[in-house]
Amino acid sequence: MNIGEIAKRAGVSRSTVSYALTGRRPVSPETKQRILAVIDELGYRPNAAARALKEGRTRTIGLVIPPASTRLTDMQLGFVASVVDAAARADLDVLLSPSGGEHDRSFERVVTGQRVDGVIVMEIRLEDDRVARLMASGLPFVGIGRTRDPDGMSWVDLDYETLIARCVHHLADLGHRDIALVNRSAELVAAGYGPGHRARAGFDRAVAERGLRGVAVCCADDAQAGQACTEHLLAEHPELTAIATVNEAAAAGVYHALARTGREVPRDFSIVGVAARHWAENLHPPLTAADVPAVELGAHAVDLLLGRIADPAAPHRHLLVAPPISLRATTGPARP
Amino acid sequence: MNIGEIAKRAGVSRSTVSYALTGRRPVSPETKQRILAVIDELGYRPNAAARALKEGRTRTIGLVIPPASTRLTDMQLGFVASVVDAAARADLDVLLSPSGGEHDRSFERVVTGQRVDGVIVMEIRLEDDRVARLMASGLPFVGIGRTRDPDGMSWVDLDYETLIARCVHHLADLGHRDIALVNRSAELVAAGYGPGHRARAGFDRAVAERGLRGVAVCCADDAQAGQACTEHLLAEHPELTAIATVNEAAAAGVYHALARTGREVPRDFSIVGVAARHWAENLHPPLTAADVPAVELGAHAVDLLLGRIADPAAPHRHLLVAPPISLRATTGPARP
DNA sequence: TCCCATGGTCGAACCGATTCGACGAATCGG
DNA sequence: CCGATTCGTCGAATCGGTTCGACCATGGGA
Repeated sequence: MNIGEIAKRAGVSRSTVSYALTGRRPVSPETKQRILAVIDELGYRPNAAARALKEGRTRTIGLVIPPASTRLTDMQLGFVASVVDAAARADLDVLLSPSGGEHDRSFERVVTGQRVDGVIVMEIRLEDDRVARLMASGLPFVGIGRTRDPDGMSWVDLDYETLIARCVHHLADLGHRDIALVNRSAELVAAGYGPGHRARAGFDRAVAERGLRGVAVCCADDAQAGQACTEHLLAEHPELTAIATVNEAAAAGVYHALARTGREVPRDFSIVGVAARHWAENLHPPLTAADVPAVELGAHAVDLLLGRIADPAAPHRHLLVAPPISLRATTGPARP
Repeated sequence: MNIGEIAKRAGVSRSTVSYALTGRRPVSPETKQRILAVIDELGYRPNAAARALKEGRTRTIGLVIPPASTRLTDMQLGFVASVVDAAARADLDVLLSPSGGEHDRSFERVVTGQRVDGVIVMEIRLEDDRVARLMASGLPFVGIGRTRDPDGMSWVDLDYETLIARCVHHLADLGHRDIALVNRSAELVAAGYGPGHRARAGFDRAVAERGLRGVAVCCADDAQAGQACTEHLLAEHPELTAIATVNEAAAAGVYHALARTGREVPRDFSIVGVAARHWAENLHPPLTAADVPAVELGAHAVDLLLGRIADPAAPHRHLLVAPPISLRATTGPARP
């Protein structure tokens, strides 16, 4: 079931079959009709490898995700889903590549084996050697997230610094004076994970601007850690009346810690964060949070990538978004 | 940077370079040394498309997932992660293909374009036309889940019928006489989603065996629906003292409904389910549940697929697992 | 009426790897 | 010391597409 077989049965040459399919040269209606009939009958599909070999492009993009062993957050899952969706709309396939740790072979295969036309990289660090590898290789790529100095690359990102500052201002406007930041895990921050650092910077800046007292802690990405971390935090700093967080996975634990220490939300204590909308709405009570527009970001990343594939010499572009805070049920005025 | 360039610089023929890399014919140590040095210097990697074309295999497997728009459950995410992980260990890449709805082009490309050596299909229905397509195409595939009559295919699956029956027996042993099943969404069940039907069958059977009074309801896959559904259920059937569930995404909502109606878990009410361990442990209190061994199932699915790729004529194999219930904090004796 | 552009088709080259057959040189057994 | 292996290497064919140049009819414009 290759193009030669089709050509033989339709009584034409292989090139004519190719032209009938791609339309790159005129083919008479009768001939085309006959060819299509044969193709339909035999269920023929052009061999992807042969086409990729000749055309020099694979119609496939790579998606570099954190190692599969580390559980994806709801937000990350949203990115994956939206990238896959956007790629499917552009008739592109998506090749998944876990990176980091033991999976570097997979990353290398994707980058250097000409398996993909371009790559989208998730979870970028301030200093990221995958980005360095990609820049050196010349393969078009787009980051979801950005390095410390991202001028030489195309990227989309959440503006965590602005978002967390906005959260702090929101709390300050409500009269809170003693607030905490529950950040991502200490390991991530130590490894130079951008959102962790930028959230911290935004927090420090806004706290200083408003003359508040702020305390920042790191917390692993699960509910149990969130609970332990918050209980510890409240014991050390009983004066706290509000928490801002970028750690959606820990949020449920924060709730439990507040409940266990007799604080009612939002009457006695306020929480505001950055999270996937779906996640924020499923908490109880629903979390007041800046909703991560994962669909928009993922689709935009695919757009940028298509642009770079079409013209690798074009100037780099980027998208930095700071979605507004959706008021739900977890922030209220500070009690006197 | 192709094999000809390497050959030229190393002063040998292209075939010798190939033999040096694949080891399929002897090459003298000096020659090999020289070739590897050139390859290292130029950072050469064989072109994946050319190799796939000649060898007739792509070293890539397809993973057919539910359409990206429908949010993946924690359990499904676990399957994806473990398949990607197991594939990476076997030096295979994973091509993601959303199926269903508007994404059928993607599925067709993967199945008929010789883009992959085999396919793993998730979320199989009792009658599933994707399975029918795959069987007709002759492409090796393995299901995570199974059709009504799965004899002609290889698959791995959770034994929902046994699991839910076991949950019911567990509750009956604790003295509960009036129990409910919170199933997956009505749409899924109506569409012939296997786990929904099998959970229902196991529930009905066990309820009959133990002479209990059972009521089964469907519930959409999120916390809000879980809460609404449970509140409705408790209003209609105030005599209930326990719930068994296969709907992990709704579990948090079930908790809230119980709390809002003044029932304390596990003192007044018991819950037992089937869920990802991570999910069960992150609920508050931790859910007593059969822990889905997603890693084992995903890895086994990859193993089965590799077997089918190696020998498509071999008899079909399958794996049906019923993990034990992990006692956590949500079941207790029925109050008199 | 002649020329040239166009439509429609074919044959052959090409993409970058693998692999088969062949061949000279070295090695081994008898 | 000679024939048969084995080693090491090369050239050419091949996988299944796309694409370029060439060719023969037509048909329209000058």
